[in-house]
Amino acid sequence: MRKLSHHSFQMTRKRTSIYDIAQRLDVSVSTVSRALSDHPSISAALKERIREVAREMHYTPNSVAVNLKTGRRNTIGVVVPGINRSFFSSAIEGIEDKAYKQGYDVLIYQSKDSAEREERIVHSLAGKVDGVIASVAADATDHSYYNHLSASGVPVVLFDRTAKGVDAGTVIVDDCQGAALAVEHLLRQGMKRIYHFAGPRHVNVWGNRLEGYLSTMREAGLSVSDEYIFEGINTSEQEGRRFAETVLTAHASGQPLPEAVFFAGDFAALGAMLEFQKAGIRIPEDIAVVGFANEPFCQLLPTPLSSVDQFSYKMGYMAGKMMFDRLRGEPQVGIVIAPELIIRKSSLKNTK
Amino acid sequence: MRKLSHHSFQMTRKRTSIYDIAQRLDVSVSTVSRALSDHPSISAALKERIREVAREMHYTPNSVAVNLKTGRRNTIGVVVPGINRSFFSSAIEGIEDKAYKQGYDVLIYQSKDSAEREERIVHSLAGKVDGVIASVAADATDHSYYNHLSASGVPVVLFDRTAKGVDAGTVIVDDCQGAALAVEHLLRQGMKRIYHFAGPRHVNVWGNRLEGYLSTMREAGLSVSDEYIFEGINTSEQEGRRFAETVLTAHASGQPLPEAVFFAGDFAALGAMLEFQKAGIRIPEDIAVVGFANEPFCQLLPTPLSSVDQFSYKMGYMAGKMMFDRLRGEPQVGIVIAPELIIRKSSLKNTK
DNA sequence: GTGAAAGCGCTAACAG
DNA sequence: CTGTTAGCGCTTTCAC
Repeated sequence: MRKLSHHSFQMTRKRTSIYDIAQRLDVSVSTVSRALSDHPSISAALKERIREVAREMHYTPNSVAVNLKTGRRNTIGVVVPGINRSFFSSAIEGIEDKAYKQGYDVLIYQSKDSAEREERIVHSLAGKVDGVIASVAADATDHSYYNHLSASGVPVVLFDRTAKGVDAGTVIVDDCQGAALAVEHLLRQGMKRIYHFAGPRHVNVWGNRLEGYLSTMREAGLSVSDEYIFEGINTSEQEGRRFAETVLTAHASGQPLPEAVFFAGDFAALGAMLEFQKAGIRIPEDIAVVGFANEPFCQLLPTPLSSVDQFSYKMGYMAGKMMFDRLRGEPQVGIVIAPELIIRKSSLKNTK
Repeated sequence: MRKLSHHSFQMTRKRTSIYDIAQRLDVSVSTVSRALSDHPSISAALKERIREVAREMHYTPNSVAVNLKTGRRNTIGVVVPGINRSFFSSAIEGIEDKAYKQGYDVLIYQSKDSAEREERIVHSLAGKVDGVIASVAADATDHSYYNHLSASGVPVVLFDRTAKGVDAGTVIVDDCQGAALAVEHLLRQGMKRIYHFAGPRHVNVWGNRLEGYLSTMREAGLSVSDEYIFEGINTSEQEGRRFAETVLTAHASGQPLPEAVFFAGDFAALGAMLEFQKAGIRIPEDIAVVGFANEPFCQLLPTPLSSVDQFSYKMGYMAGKMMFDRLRGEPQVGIVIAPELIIRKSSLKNTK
């Protein structure tokens, strides 16, 4: 019934090609091709005529054929753990903005933080993109499959989460300095018992934040005992809650509470704050808190969360820029963006 | 300097093709092609041998050639106003999940709410995707350029923001019912003077929410005077603030405050709440507030914001599903998802 | 200025 | 079971 009425749409007539146009105007395909790409050797009149007919026949170039012929894909692939995280979606926005300006398309993939899935994706990408921009999956240390790409001439740019032993350009924020900014800010207020919620340290970003935390504490002449550091399996809200529980349990058996906690991620900070507050602990009066990433929600919380801004959009945009540099054969090696500490109520102990 | 040391990488050796493999093993290309695609007519031993050599030579299929040959692109295009908005990034996540399962790639574009840019994108998409999933730009009413696609056999699925006169499947939430849920909830608490912050009514989602608001008020026997309705140019935080200012100004000149406001978007609700609170107005005691979309931040606010959940991930996933149905020639016409009102403190007037 | 023809890498008849 | 071959739609020498 319905099917019949839709018949005309089902019956996909073949798309018009330059052959159809050539035939209609009784010229050769090369002439059409040249006219359409504004080649100088075609008379203005003919060009106009051809363009007109092309429009009339609803011609759209078959870019796949163009790609096959020219070897260029005009496409870059983007691989991130997940699209639906403010940090990544904002970086992707930057990448797409840059790519659009250059007339490139953007293919998107989610690794879901699984190296296995990431490898499959990367492998499949080899044939269809000119370059790949990625932030690696957190569940593994070996990401050498990215080298298949660079080895076969597909440039790779890694942003934020990079990987050792991969031939790629990198765009990162100075995580170590970001951590230092956060810890110094806490130290400046006279706090000494500063804990750190870390992510898996084999991932550069979390390893470096830990590093920055440790060296800043060391420089301040403070010793960091084991219980100061908690390594979450990730930096989710849930892990933040688990951290808070650990701290509360220790406190119940006599250990003093931290004066402050520097979290390697905002979501972990959020989870912990909620858990602490549930236990009657006040932020920042009892425990000051600083997060990392400056997610949009930070400023909306009942106790606005201090955080280290990573300039995610800029990172994406720069990664795109670096990609096009590489495509042009000008390999920029690495860009490091300076982080910025945004101070809010959660870390200001001596203010009412 | 550096350039020289990178020389070996620059000098992209040609990728290996099935010809190379065929030559090496002294068989024909078709045999290789068949072996690689697991055709039944090749002996298991040969298949194994061919696969081995393929791996050894780092062969990756040139999908562009496959595409050109088969006419399938195995790619769907996605056009949204902006990636970096929780609603859209979450929907895209759903689309990508579905596409990945089907072995399809996803191309992403941002219209930035500009119909002009959207048209350019849609036009360029014709040659490179099997189907297009989109949420249309808000700045125009005519989106007929999408018909170029469906007319040339590229199915279109519109989600959330649809367009009249476009031959496409649609996945939407019942906005009218969502509005009704919100308003009924307010009415049930005895409020009568309920305002509505609307988006541009020419866009289906905002038009329908307005519709739902009006009919629910009407059914309750309440009249809606002009000042009850405010039509923002969009539903941003900034427009929300502008709304609040308008209300406050009117109040200063003697008009009573609304008892409640139903916002067609969470960001607008947020902006207004902040502005109201700045003016010393309490939420929900003085004015109850309900938003729309149930953005993640709603539950994190100092006064958690009641909102109508749109199930963005599910919308994306369903849109993907509908796309593959259409690609299979089974045109689902439309899916309507039932919204759900999430009640939080911002709309509970009679609770302390 | 314009046309003929050779592929880009792969698939799928059509022959053996 | 395996090989030969004709394109998919386009760009681009090389001729005229």
